[in-house]
Amino acid sequence: MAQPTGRATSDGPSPAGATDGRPLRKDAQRTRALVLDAARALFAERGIDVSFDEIARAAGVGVGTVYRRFPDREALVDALFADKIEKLLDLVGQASEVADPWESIVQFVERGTAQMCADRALTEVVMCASDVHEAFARRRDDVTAAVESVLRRAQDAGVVRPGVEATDLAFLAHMVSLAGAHAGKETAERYVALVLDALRARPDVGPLSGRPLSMEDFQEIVQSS
Amino acid sequence: MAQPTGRATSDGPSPAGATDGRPLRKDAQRTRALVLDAARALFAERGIDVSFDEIARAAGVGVGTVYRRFPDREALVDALFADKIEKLLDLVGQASEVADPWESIVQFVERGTAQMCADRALTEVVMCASDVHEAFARRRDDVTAAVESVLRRAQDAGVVRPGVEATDLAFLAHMVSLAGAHAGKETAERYVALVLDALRARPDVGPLSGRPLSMEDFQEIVQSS
Amino acid sequence: MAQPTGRATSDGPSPAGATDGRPLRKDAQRTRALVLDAARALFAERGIDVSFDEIARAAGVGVGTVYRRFPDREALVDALFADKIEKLLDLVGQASEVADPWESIVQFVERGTAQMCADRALTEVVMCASDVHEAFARRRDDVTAAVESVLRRAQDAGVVRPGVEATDLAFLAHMVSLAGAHAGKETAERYVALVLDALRARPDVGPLSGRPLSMEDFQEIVQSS
Amino acid sequence: MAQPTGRATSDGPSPAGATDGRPLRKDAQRTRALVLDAARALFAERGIDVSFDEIARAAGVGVGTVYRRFPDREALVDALFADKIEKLLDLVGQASEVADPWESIVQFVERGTAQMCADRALTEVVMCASDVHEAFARRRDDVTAAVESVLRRAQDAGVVRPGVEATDLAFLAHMVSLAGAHAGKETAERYVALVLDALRARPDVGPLSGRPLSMEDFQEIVQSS
DNA sequence: CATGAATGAGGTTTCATTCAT
DNA sequence: AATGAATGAAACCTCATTCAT
Repeated sequence: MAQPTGRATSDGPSPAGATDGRPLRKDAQRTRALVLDAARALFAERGIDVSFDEIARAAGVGVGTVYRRFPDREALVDALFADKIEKLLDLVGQASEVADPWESIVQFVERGTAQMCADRALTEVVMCASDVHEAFARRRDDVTAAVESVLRRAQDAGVVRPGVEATDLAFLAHMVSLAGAHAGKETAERYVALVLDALRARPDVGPLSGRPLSMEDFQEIVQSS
Repeated sequence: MAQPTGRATSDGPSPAGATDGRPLRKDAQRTRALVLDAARALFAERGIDVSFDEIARAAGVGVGTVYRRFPDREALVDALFADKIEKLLDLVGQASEVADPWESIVQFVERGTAQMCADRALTEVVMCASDVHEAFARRRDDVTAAVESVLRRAQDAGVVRPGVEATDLAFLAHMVSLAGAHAGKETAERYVALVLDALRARPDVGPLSGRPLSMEDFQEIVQSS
Repeated sequence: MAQPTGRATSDGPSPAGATDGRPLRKDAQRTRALVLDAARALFAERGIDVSFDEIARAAGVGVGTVYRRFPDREALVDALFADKIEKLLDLVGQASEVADPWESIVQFVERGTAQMCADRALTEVVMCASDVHEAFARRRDDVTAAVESVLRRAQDAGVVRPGVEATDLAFLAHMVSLAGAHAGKETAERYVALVLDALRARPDVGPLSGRPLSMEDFQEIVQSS
Repeated sequence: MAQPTGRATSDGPSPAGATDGRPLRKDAQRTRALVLDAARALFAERGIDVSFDEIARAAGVGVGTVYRRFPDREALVDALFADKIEKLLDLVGQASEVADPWESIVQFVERGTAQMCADRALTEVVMCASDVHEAFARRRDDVTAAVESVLRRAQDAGVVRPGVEATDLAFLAHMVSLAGAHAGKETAERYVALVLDALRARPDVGPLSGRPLSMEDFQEIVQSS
């Protein structure tokens, strides 16, 4: 990851979290970072239903300030998402640079789930951003595109079971993360192995049939956790 | 299932929902059914966090009435659960009577997920009843036992990938249900196929490794949806 | 006491608790007694704010039944009062039969407070009956009259501090009971002694001055506990 | 007393009711005063069991506001209590400065009861503050200490009946206040006279016997009104 | 801008009371 | 007569949200 953890916060795509063109004032940026960090910590610890008051308290600012930056919970989640999606992008980027097409899938699933397991809120947050900010939407589309390209490469190489789509990959990774977030790394690994086996092309199984998940359905599922 | 959906309510094990020996009065039974139906519908539609007020409104009764029958959310969920677990038991029972060991797994996964997909709350509810009522706990253990026996039989016959445990089956079924509940039957079928493939013994894959889910972890996962 | 404790209940003035002329049916009498006993016990144990539902449960009858007999809390308290006032009457009667006028005051205060200390609810209940039932009111007036006669006799004999009135006696007794109910018999005795000293005529103190309590004020005080 | 009743509110020890260092904002101070005044009035009129909703309504603010300032009833009572205990302290202080030991008792009883009679809630509140705030507890202990010293001085001078303890004084004053609160000043004076007579040492009466009230019992009694 | 005070709707729960069975 | 089911008002409390300071 390019972004060192420990910095106040990572301001991914739009460097200072501004909605319009101008970047935020320095102190405002700081405040924004404080709120994001507090929210991230609380979400990770207690799930997504933390009151704004509490976030404000944890961040050491007034509620009003939180509202000024994030008009509603969704906006806050979106902002957090900005973070996460950068990480994922990084990850997919790295995965796609792996020479071996199958290995590249393996890396994506392994690292993606590892990351999601580590932060319980991440599992709740990734892929859930509403499309309010085009910047975010674009980023998400980048991820999707990257996943799709990784997948296509693998399929062209004939190492992935035919019919597998990007949403399949995403959904299976999500489910593994769910298990891993509750039961720990070793269990995640159990299901990573299972999932990879299931995705791998085999001479004796035909293409995956049935209606694949739409991206929207997938987002719904993730949102409902 | 014997119980046609659409009837006012299904009175599974204790026909009139009475806690003590006596059955409820006729009118009380009707009210109870109204509440259960309303709760079922709302839970199915919006998850388990519906307010009692709203349930009462939907059922066309006063809040107090809901509280009279179901002192807390758990009691209500349990009551709904009574229904569901009977259905599941039925199902597992039928599955275990199938002669072919693999077919018996197939049936369990197919029918179990089909049922869960039909009702979004079912996915939230099955396996989550607190152990307050031993009756329920016993039933749940019955289901677990049945699943385990189906699984063991299949494993003895060598048709299931070695190392697979009951919680794996349960978790994968849950996962499929989640997808199916959001995206519909055909998507569920897609993942049923995938899951069955993943569970089936193959000459070229070794035993499933890594730490399996404990029953408790599984219940936690289901509870968090 | 004429009424042996342990009997279902004592039906003082109007032998069967009937509002109109006719006595209650046998079973109705039994029910009434059950309710009264339950109420008495619960009031004694937890104060006067017990729900009717709970009284009904303790009595082993339906709430409706309680309401049939006692339209509201006051009626119930009144009925209990019937009991108590009989006991008090007994007591004052016995006290007034004592030959020595001062001794007769002593007995009244000692026994009256002893009785009130024993039952925490009694302290809450005695003297609080609304005047709905003339029968009760009459009985209460009987007690008052008896107290007054005991007092007058003592005053005529010059053994009581001049100016002392019946409400003074009542109020001081109530006060002692309050202490005794919380701190036990021995503390009650401490204040009985103090009060008797304060009431006794002495050569060196003049008549009690200031406005005496009206009976109504006294009842208010007792009601507010 | 320095604090004229009738002012918006009296800010006893901590001038602006702030919990931490900083004083409350101006508008918040005003609101707090409104709530306190409303609470004081309602408590005085109807006892301590007034609903927060009603207090809010009377104060002309939202319920949430009341809760913001006073998280629970105790906090509210404590805040009122802060006021009262200061007044009492004042009073005891003044009483203890009186040269004549007996006169000093007289003053304490007379003024203490006078104050309590004026406000029905005061009778419920004084001495009942939980020990959550050491500040209050300390103040209460100050009062107790002062009473004890006044009493000891009187006893050393031989003007008080031997065996009388601080709790006796407190309890008797409380009872007088109860009477006075209901029946008015003149009746209070009647009982003040009686009580003082009872407490005064006399050649012809021995020491007060029996178990004295413990401070805890006394507090219980006061709490139960 | 930042603050945190104020608001009130909405959730939970209990109970007095009525009324169909 | 007895029952207990049903009701809804009312208390309690929390929070999302707005707005004066």
